[in-house]
Amino acid sequence: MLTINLIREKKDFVIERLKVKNFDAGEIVEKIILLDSSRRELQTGTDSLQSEMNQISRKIGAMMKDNPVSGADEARAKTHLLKEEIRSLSEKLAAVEDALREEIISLPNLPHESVPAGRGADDNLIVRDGGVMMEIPSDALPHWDLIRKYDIIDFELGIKLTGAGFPVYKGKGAKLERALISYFLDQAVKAGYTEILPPVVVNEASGFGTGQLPDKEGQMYHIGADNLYLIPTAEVPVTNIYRDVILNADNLPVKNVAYTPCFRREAGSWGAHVRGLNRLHQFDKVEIVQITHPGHSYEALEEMVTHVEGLVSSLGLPYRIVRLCGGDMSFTSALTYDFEVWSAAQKKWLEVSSVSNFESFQANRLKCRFREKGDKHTRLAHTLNGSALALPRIVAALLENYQTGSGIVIPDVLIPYTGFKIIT
RNA sequence: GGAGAAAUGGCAGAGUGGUCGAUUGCGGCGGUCUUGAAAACCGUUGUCCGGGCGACUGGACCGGGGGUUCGAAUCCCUCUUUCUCCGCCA
Repeated sequence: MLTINLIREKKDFVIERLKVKNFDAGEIVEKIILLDSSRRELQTGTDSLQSEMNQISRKIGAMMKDNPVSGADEARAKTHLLKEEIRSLSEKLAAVEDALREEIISLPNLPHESVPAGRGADDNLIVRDGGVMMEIPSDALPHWDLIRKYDIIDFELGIKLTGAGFPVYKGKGAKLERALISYFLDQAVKAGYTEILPPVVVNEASGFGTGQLPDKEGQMYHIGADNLYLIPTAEVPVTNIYRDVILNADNLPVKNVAYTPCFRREAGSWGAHVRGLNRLHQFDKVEIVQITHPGHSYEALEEMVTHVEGLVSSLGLPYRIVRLCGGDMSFTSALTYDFEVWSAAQKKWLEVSSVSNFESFQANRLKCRFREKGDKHTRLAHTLNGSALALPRIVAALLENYQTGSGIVIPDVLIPYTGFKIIT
């Protein structure tokens, strides 16, 4: 969430920037300004009443000590009215605080100045591309046919066990999946990330910290009996490690990487365009997360983009990097780069990574702060994350792009992990 | 799952109704001493929200929430977590 200071001091700027996300903040911001000043007024009021009350209590205490049968009763009588006033005023204060908070959390993050305006995917900006479009046979198959032909992923079995969107990986398919996970993790560790293996079920506070709750409640699977959520991404547990944490500036940046399965309900988003591995309810993903000094978060973002680019390019997949326009960005992000790989048989670009800087938006919800050495005050850190990478669409692209008459060829970098060079 | 005990500042650990935001030790930071370091000694050391240009000042926080009381770290209720014993178990 945005900080109240920013809204208070630069409200026109806030409103202006949010237009890039096609969000009309005018009314909400005005409401926030009013609630905020009323909040402060109420606080000053309750504080001074409370102060008065504390003084009387202390006086009674002193009287009791000096002379237990003194006129303490008289002083005590005075407190009743005061107590009522405090009660009613602090009830008002609490109500205003709740209302204020509700308004503030409804505001999305401000987009970075480099974010292009726009409504949707068509307005995204292609930053650069790489890799070579490879020649594939004229009778090339889409991946959903390939997985059946080589019997490496079984959707029907998944439907039997769970339901649509929960595929079963088998044989060389399972091994390829595991190879990709290991490869991605190893590359991240080489780049200085610490490997984390977090819980895949989180509580409400964690869901709120990274911004999934309350707005995107429907995206996550909810375990009602225990009020817990299956994670839609490792971002949630890994970033929440730093909830309510004050870091030492010397320890920044924090760089973590985690593999987890990810669970998404994807309610209402099914259709012909999401066949096969294109969209699933459960999928594997390796995620990189950084917590940085506010002055260095955009350097970190570039570093993460470079890391992801290295992965995609080492797999020999044609790719392009896209800077999302305001309308296509997430609620929490200030700047997002998407990575797309070319799916040769489907003849379309598939999103395989999304790398974002959230600046202090998540950190403010998380209360993730840091302190400069010798500095008395804490400041909000910046948080970033990116997929490195999401597996299913990578697998889809690998299968389609590397299909040959004799089988599916495994890219060189993966062979040490798969132990085989071709899927036949 | 059953029975019992506990939850205090970065850590350890006092505090059972009245200047307790909290004794003390360790750790951290600053200083004295030293060529440097260690030791010793001295000082300092939580977070959040207000008010004030500022010196400074008011309020809240002792696992979370609620209650009793003029006054709660201390008493009561409730939730959560941890530990011990029993049961179950990959």
